[in-house]
Amino acid sequence: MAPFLFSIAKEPRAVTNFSVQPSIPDITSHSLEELARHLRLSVGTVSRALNGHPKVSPATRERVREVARATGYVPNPLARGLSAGKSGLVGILFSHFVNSVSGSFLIRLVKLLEAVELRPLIKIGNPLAESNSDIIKDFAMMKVEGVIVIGSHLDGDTPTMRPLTDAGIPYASLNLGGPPAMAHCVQYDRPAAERKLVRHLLELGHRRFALIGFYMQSYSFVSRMEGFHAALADYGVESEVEVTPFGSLRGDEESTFDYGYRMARQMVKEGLNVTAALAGNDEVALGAIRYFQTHGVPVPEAISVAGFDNLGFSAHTTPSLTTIDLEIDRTLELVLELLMGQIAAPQPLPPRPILIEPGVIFRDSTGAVAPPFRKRKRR
Amino acid sequence: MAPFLFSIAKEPRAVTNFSVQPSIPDITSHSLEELARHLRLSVGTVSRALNGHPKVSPATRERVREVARATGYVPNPLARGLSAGKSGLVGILFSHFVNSVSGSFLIRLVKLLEAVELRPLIKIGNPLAESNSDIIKDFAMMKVEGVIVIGSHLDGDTPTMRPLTDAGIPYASLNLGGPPAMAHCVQYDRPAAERKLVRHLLELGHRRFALIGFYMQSYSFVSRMEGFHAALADYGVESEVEVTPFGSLRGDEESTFDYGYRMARQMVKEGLNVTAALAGNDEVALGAIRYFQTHGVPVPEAISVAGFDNLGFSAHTTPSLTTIDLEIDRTLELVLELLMGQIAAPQPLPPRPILIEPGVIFRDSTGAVAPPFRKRKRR
DNA sequence: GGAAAATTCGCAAGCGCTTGCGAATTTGTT
DNA sequence: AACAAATTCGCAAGCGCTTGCGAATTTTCC
Repeated sequence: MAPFLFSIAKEPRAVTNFSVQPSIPDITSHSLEELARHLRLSVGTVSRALNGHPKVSPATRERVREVARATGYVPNPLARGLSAGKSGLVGILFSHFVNSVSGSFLIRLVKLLEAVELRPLIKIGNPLAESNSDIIKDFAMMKVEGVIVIGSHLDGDTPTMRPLTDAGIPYASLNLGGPPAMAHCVQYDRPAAERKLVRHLLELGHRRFALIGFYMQSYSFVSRMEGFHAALADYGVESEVEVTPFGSLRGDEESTFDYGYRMARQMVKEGLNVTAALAGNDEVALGAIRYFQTHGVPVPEAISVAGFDNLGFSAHTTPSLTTIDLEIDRTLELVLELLMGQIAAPQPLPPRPILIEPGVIFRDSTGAVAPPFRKRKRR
Repeated sequence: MAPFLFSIAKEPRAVTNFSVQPSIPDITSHSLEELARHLRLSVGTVSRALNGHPKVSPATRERVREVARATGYVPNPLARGLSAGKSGLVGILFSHFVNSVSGSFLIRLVKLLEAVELRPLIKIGNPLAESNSDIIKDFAMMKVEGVIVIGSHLDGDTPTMRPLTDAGIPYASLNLGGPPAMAHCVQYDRPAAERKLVRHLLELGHRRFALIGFYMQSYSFVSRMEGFHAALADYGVESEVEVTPFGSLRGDEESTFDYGYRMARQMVKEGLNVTAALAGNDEVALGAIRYFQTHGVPVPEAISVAGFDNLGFSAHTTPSLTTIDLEIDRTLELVLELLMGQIAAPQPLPPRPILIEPGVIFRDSTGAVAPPFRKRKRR
């Protein structure tokens, strides 16, 4: 892999035409009837064997499955769905703000589903909508075997999930934005995460905080404040600490890079005297850092900044970002597990919310308060 | 939205239980038969009206559709699929390396499909695999109405698409990594893009280039070299220019941030004397920039760096990244258009590849070569 | 060998929709 | 009013699979 001098390619760009392929995979699969004839069994028995009915002996069940596998038989999902109300499909209602993480959510989820031989039927919902009942309805019609909701509904996923329970459709949700719900969901213990983060900052000597990029009515804000408060109590420093929120009172502001940038500008303009800024997510944090850096407020020397999300990117920024890690992979696995449990269960399970305590990743965007304590900001 | 002093929330974290919902959306939709009864028409006629058969008068066709819309009738996709071999599904074979962009590809595509009332059936393929015939087979079994391939197969998407044409399944592909193919696909004119970029750098005075993070056998490398060469010819500077590739001879190295970082380190270690580095993609470029910045090689003062992709992020890094914009949205629309055209066509259309010439976005990571021409790098 | 238990068979109905056909009905034309 | 053309109707078959039932067959056990 040593570098080598390169002679510039001169050949004209080739247009590859279809080459003749030796083996064309046969795309049409045979039917149950054929399989049965081949096995010298009746269609009914074969069907029952495939579906693991108790009335068929273990011996033939295995034999049937064996041959099915060997001949590459796969039941027609549509027919199966029509007839038995099973489709091998699981609906994924993705109702989260689109950012750099959200896409990988989907990809990972699709991969996980592949492993359990389920097909994803993806719909993009609206996080701001009351409920996404149209989508749920479509799922029901497609006879999905379950539904996964990746949701950041401000009021929780309850309205979305209610129709699911009513229809007896197994579901599991990843509650990304709303308050904890008594549902089959996985959610983050935001207060706990915040508490860890703030304890760290307190130890570094910070006493004056800004909160940026929050929708103030949202659970995500309230919950993090709760954690904040807990940390202050841990150290008994409530009276020394000042906290100023630079947030929004409207729910429709996206938590973007630009938003963080603007909030930081506002902070600087107002000459806000803080040593640490806690952002609603990584994008906001990075936007703020960008503004600070380009306007004479070095991070973390003059101000420490922390995010929330741990985007793939945040480890590689300058400075790298202290943030809270959502551990997407593990979380999604839990969600799927929750769903599979319900699908397998003979009767509806009682809701069992799972709380995940996210870890805090300390990186370079947070540091100790400098000895002269408050470095005067230029401008 | 002015900041305000905040009193820390003390209420305990509330667990919202399912509140009683006033309106439970009815999930079970009525059948064709009901619709027919309601319309005082026969099932056959209604079905034909809905599907736009010629034998039904325009008047009743409209009436039927009107009532169907009003009552919220949606035909059962499974039954329809079983009976007519149509499922309203389109298979999406996503066979691209996963990075920060790839996810948004999916989300955008799903949204586009929603607009034309098609459901996506997503499968993640392997860009390194010969063909993804298993997946294609599954698509065929699900009676998809078409397939969209988002592919970065090094050898083009041909092997994947061949079975599709054989099976008469409409498809359209976004060829992200392979050589141009005579297929229904959209692809980028990489040489043209590279040419624009390099012309720009030549004008800025650059004469010594490094290429980082390429798989040297790949079309993406070869094609970009072609554009490189064209730019040199444009200015007649072939003889003055030196170009050193820092790439890989293995196809399985991912084009990641870390990879760019390592390549940059290698460049510096070897004391490579260049003023501009062209990266295989944005992540690699940003990784390289990070290394340079943290090791005494200011960007763009000592070295200009350009990417390829235009991640959402690249506008917001420090420095912001000069890169080539893939215009995902427009491109995906074209792909879908291509597919819809085929679905609508009574008989197979001849392949019509569409070439997109991506634009170059000049930002802060590239600049003029400094007057002392070569700034001595530390270390 | 014979009765009970366990399997398997055949058959039929059904999932909700499409499609083709001849017959019945409506509409338009002269 | 008579006839042709255009619609619509009813009916039936079928898409590939599931499911329930009584009957036929095989296995198991004493």
